[in-house]
Amino acid sequence: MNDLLNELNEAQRVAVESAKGPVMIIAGAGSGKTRVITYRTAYLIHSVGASPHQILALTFTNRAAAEMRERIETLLGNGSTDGLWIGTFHANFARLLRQHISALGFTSNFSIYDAEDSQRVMKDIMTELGLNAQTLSPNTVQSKISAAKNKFILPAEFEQTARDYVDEKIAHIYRRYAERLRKNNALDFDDLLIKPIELFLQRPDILEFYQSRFAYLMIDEYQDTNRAQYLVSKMLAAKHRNICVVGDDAQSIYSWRGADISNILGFQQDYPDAVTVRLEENYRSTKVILKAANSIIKRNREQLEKKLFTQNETGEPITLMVADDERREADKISFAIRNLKVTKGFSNRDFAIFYRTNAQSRAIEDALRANAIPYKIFGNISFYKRKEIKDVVAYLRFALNEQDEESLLRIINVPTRGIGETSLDKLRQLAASEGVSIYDVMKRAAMYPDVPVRLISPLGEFRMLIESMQETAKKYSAYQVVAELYEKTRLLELLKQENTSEANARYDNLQEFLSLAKSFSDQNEGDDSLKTFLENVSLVNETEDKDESDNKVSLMTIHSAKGLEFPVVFVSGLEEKLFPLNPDDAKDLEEERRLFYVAVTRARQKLHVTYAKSRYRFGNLQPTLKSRFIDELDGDVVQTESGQFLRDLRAAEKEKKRIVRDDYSQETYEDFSEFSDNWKRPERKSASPKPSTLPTSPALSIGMKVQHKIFGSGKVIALQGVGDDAKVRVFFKTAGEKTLVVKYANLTPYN
DNA sequence: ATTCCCTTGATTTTT
DNA sequence: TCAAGGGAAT
Repeated sequence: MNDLLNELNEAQRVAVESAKGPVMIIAGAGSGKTRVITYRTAYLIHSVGASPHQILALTFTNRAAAEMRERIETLLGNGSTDGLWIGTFHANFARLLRQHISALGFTSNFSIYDAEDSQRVMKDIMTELGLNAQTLSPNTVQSKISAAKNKFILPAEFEQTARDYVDEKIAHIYRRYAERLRKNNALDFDDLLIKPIELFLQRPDILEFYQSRFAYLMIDEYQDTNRAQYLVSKMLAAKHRNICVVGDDAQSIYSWRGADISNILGFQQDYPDAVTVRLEENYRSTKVILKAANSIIKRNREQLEKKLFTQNETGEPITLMVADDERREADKISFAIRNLKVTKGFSNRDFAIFYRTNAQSRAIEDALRANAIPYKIFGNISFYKRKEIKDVVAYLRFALNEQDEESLLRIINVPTRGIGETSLDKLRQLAASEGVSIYDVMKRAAMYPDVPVRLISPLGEFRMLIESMQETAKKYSAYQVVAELYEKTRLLELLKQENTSEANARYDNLQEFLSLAKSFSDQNEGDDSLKTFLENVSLVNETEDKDESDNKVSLMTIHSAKGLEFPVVFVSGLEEKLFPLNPDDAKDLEEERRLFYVAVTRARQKLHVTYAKSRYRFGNLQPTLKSRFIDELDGDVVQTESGQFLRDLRAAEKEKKRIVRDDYSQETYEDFSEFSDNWKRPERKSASPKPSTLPTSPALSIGMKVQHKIFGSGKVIALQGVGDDAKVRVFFKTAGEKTLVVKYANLTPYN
């Protein structure tokens, strides 16, 4: 162990050796955070004498958990992590709930609903309540309910605090939603975090058990925890107070998902005796890249003090690339990659291209393909979100959990069995009037005279299929169950018959799922049960194997880049309203800035920042504005393609402005003026080429009363943007606040 | 009951 | 631009 400690720097060593009491490790980008966590765990086991099963390590991603487990095993030997609870909040608490959830009126075979499943339930409830999806969008409902759950606000409290019409409706939906999930014996993603809290509140004995057991608590990415996660970790740590949180407030990028940065900012208040360790030496990047990173993050107000430094070499300047449009931008990136491969000997796997929104990947993909550069996309539309896969999963879920009506409804007519909307309504009504579940009615279909005769046989077959799968699940592996399902439903044959490209893709996906089940069953001989398999499917939907062996360029959103590093990085789309996506909101802006910080600090040796002067948006080519983030970069370390430093260009621009004053006729394409000028200029620019778009929208002003086709009457509370892009925020009496695109909203002013 | 076409409407990030 | 949902046709 002493040898291990010698591999650490001073701060890292302090972090590792602070085994007892509350500890906060502020780990700057590239400062060896993972190394510290793994060494600390090894230290706990090896030197402090903790048993692995006394340690609970919570991570944000499965990837991080897997990496840590692997590295601990490397340090301490195979099998050393047996009994160690290391994984995401969701995975660990799902495991805990499987043990104890009967205390909350669920059974241990509960289903886990993803966001899509839960939105289906909400939509269904809205229909039941006669709520128009037009006035109240299911998206809003879902995000509000989820936000409430993340803050551990239960339906009762939500109802009490509901102020306006919309919130009252949502409160109503929330209550029903909770009831429905209970009836279905299902938990959604947020429940995995808040049910443990409810459990602990109701059953102090169970809390006490885990408090005693988990003598050591470690939480990674603490800046991205939400209130529920905060509460549950506080509860668990209350007894031993050996809580170690690791994070970097500068890399907090999930506030939109309920992450609460004050968790990390307030750790000292929660634990006044906490030891704080700052890891500020960066081992990843060049001095140039760190200088750029520091110049970005210093613009943010709310942050813990820290300053990254490195002993690495100075490195290449950052290259700023400007293109006419997104296709040219993608071309330039491709060209740069080809060039670097030839001149500097990089290979494909050394490159990563980041973008703010998934939609941007398209142009880049096209260009890479055209240039014969192999690539892979991370965090793509998840395999498990595909319809055919969700159908199969619904079968498996239902076989395990007959209460799961959501899944039942999904598969009842897959493949088609002639049980359509009308038949289903019949069954539903019957179930309601008899006070039993739909599946109960289906099971005893023949006994109900109201069930149409032609349904009897398909219902019987369905039932036999489910029962047979249940039998198989009891005795054999998950793979066997999936295989049986395929065989009996003839899903694959049916798709093969269709023989369209779409059907073939589905066919492949189903095959892929089968092999997944196979490899799961082969690899988990100890527990290859359907139940465990399904849990994996629900919580570990990372199909992205970061397989080092395939030598490809990586494409991903910046969010999914967190925790990774690449020798050469391209950050694309540095344009106002794209990155930062919503520059008007100060709070969002700080988070976008942190996102940019994350992007920049992924690079080891060479960074490129790119933007396009125009980009297709909403179907038409629109001029763009260079992102303010470019102006915020330290001019000493950024070069244009022609090799000029930004610092010099900015000075020249300033000088020119002083002489020419208001004459913008000589304006060059490359605009390196300071942000304040840059920001004001668009209206001048866009006013002359496209005046026609403005008159089409009625002149709106704040305070004006307007009429909307669907939402009725409302009052304008804010305006933003110009031309086709102009948006208006309106408060409607019945629908609450809405942001509408003026061009499409068709608002009629009235008095 | 299913399929296909057309309209509509919405544009972020995802454990 | 493009995806999804609704409605009409078969």
